[in-house]
Amino acid sequence: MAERAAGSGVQSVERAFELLELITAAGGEVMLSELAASTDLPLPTIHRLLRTLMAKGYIRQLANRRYALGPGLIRLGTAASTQLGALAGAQLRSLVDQLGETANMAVLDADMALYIAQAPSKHSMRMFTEVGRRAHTHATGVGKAILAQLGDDAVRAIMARTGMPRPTTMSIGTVDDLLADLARIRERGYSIDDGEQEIGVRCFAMAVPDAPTPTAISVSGPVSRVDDAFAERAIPVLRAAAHSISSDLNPVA
Amino acid sequence: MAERAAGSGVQSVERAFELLELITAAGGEVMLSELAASTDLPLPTIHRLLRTLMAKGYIRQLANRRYALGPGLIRLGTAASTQLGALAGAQLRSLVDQLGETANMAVLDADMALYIAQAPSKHSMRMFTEVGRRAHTHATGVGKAILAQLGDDAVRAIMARTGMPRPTTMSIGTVDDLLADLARIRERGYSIDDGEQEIGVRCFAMAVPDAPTPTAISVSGPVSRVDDAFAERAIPVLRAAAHSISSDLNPVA
DNA sequence: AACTAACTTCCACAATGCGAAATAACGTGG
DNA sequence: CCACGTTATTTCGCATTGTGGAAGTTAGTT
Repeated sequence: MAERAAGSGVQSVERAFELLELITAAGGEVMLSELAASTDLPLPTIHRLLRTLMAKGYIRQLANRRYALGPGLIRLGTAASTQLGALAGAQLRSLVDQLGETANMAVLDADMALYIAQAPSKHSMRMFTEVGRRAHTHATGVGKAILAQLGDDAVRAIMARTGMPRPTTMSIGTVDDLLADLARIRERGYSIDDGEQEIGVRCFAMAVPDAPTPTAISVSGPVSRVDDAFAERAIPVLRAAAHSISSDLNPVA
Repeated sequence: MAERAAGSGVQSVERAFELLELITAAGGEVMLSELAASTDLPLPTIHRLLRTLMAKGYIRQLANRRYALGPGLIRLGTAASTQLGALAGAQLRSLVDQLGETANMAVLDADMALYIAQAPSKHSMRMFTEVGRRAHTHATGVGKAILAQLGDDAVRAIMARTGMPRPTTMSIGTVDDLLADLARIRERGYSIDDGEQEIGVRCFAMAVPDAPTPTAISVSGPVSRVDDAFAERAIPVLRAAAHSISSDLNPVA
């Protein structure tokens, strides 16, 4: 095999995670020989790695001999999600302090926007999105900010897989309309959800630059408060928060 | 080192996951030397494994040189959660078909009950718990069924970490009351949430035997429908579903 | 029952991962 | 600002671990 550079990784660990990613990409369930075809690794090598993952519950073998992701990954995943949420918590609370409306952070996960952190506003009537909830990307501010970081082909593929349900009459319903909106978002530097997820609620969202996974933050509230004047105040503050989170995610200068 | 048995795992992969679990257990953030103390592995070995995990985003290094879980684990975790949810889906739908009330499945995750699957009933008024939502274990049927699988010391430790908020006046508020209820649950073989999470809602839940992580399923609805007669019908059906899911999770005879 | 496909185990071999030693970087107190 | 202790990172010789071809086993299909 190619000589491995000093300072590079541990091959077996890389291979193990490659298998986990392949199983995830395949919908969570595969045959060993499918993994062999995807990786060019020999069957005994794959088997040994899977056996290691099975022993600790990261992989399960189904009755039909196929391999599936195991529950051991759930706690790692939610711990990671909590960690990232905690990292952003201070920035989101600062957004709420400055703008007075609820702030959220979401990541792209399995083609959906996964909310991983929230700082609620003090208003009695406020947006409440549960951490852990997943929403369609095309119908949310954070979702569109996330999609705007991807290429059109990737966006088309995601829409093909998830469909484009319309929570409200304001929701975008076609891929072409979505791509046009994403172009505007890229030009403007932020996304707007104008009653697309919920009538009467407006949301401004922005991508977190250089996040290890597509990530966005947002502020949202009723249109009576989240108006154009609010937008003028919010955009610079949102941008600063996004960059601050980006710096926290990427501490190397 | 001890000679490794034939058919055992890949040491490097085991070590890598051990480190991930230790970081998770430590709250998601550690120093390299803390990992060394916990594992007795030499620093260069730990460093090489962490470097491998960092390269693919499963680990991040913070500005303070500590190591944290990375976003790469989130998609593995949610994919695993979805997989398990899909596995139970058929059984939960069968429960709904037979009993007419909403069925849920949850796993213990970071001291909370994480809902990973649901089959809603056809009633207009029905329980709706979002998949991905986490609830306190002491105040839900699935949570108490999960806790009943643990020892009293483990339960005390969890309650110490999470606290015991009382969503309703019916909620259990002390560890002693909880332990007493858990003893009854173990004896009876199922748990009951009688308005503890939400007034007017009753829930029957049962542990899934031999699940790789503490897991429980439940049926729930308004007390007007979920009465004692319902319980008599529900308990055997719930038990059968729990065992069926257990068999699906553990295909080896 | 026979055949085929897929999975699992064995084992000789050498490449990878190991870990002691050395070096580098960071934080703190004077 | 500097010295020092602590923590992290890199190097490299070595041998243990992981590799993968061959063979054996199991499950599904005809």
